[in-house]
Amino acid sequence: MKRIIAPKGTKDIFLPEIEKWQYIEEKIRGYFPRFLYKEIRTPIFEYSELFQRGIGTETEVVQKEMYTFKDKANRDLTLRPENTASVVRAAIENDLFNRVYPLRFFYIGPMFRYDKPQKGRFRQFHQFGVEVFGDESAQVDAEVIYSSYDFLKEINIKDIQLHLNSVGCENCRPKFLRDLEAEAEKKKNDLCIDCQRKIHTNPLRIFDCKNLKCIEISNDFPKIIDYLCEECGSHFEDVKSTLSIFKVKFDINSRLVRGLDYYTKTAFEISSNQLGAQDALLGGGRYNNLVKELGGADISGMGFAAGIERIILQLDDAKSKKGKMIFIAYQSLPLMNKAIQLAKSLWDKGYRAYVDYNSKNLKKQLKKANKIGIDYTFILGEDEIVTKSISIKNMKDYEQITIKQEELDKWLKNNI
RNA sequence: GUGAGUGUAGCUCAAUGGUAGAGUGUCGGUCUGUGGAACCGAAUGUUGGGGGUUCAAAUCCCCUCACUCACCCCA
Repeated sequence: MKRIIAPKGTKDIFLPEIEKWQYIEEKIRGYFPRFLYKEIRTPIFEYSELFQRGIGTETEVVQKEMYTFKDKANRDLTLRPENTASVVRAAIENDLFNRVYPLRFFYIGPMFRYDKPQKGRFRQFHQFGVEVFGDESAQVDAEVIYSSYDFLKEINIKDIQLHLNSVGCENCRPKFLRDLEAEAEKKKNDLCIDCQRKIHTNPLRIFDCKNLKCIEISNDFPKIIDYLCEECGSHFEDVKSTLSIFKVKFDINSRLVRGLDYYTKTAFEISSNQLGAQDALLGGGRYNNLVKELGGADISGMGFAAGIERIILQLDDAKSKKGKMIFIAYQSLPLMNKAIQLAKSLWDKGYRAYVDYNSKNLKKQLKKANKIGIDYTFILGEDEIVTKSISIKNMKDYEQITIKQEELDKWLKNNI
């Protein structure tokens, strides 16, 4: 019979790695509420139109990478490729803009993109991120950037760089785009085929190209920084100066362009040089028109999304601070029932205990306990039953003591 | 979507075109009230799948599938 395996680009997460997942999820839930973010959970699929309108029909994500399907009532649905559009939709639909203050949300969950898998890239992957609505200040941009940067340091991620840029707004970007397009058109024949195509569809993304020739040519192209209108320019200056208050180091990268269409003004990315080709740990920026675009009021947005798989690639082994484990061993089969009773009483009190029902002798059980990594083994033998006691063996240092059964609670309290 | 590399035991990997192996893990024993060692023994494979060349294919050729990395794109 043919073996069924997990679909391409998906994976099962279990033993040692799952501890890192639990660790990072705990940290996220512990960290972001500091800034008064509240968790939000949105559906894993949405109407396809949400992403088409939200992310932009010209984007690579929408054109090539979405898991789109029809349900039985012929609804056009898509597995979410990112979470910002959903959060905005949820906020509009539930009128959260008038009900929740401050308008700050964080999320954790799976996203789906039909990409070819490679290091740090999966078809089902996980992101966490934050969204702030209705705050147009440059200071909040800096705070969001700071929190993302500081969070990575909090969980001990090393060798990270913060790249910063401004992509302008509807007032200054068009002029820039026109000049850029004109300039690119002049050099058209020297650009790669992909970039030639982008000239008229999305010229900003020429800056994304990794082709050395294209990089060289586009270095002489107009830079958005030089085109920023007064408002965008001073906003950008304020972001930078506030970042210095937060003592965050950054570099200005005029080539930085976010892949989704909704970004305005501030754009940023944190990358790591310990990763492979997919080196962006997180990215985000300001999106002042998305809420309106999706049918809401004229409310601004600012946020970021981080790739959990990529962070985990860089995470040191999480030290699990779980409770200690107890193995209950019986000397001979007739005593197994006593072991079960003892185990039940431990479980009832919330301790982690294990009985092996399949071992005939004590030796086997100790061997198994050792393999599991047990901390203490309780031994029940004829002697212990007669004297109403329990022998407790410390599996780490070989020490063994015998205590009276009525002393057990006290021992547990002191040692587990 | 494009390209390159790799598929052999649960895991890590050997095997000039000539009997499919080792280490490790698993199970049992030496050892019936005491685990990390040692020694002895056992089980496990359609060599990813299909086709072809050959007296003979894990090995060469073709197709296909999967995984990995890179391009692309992005978190």
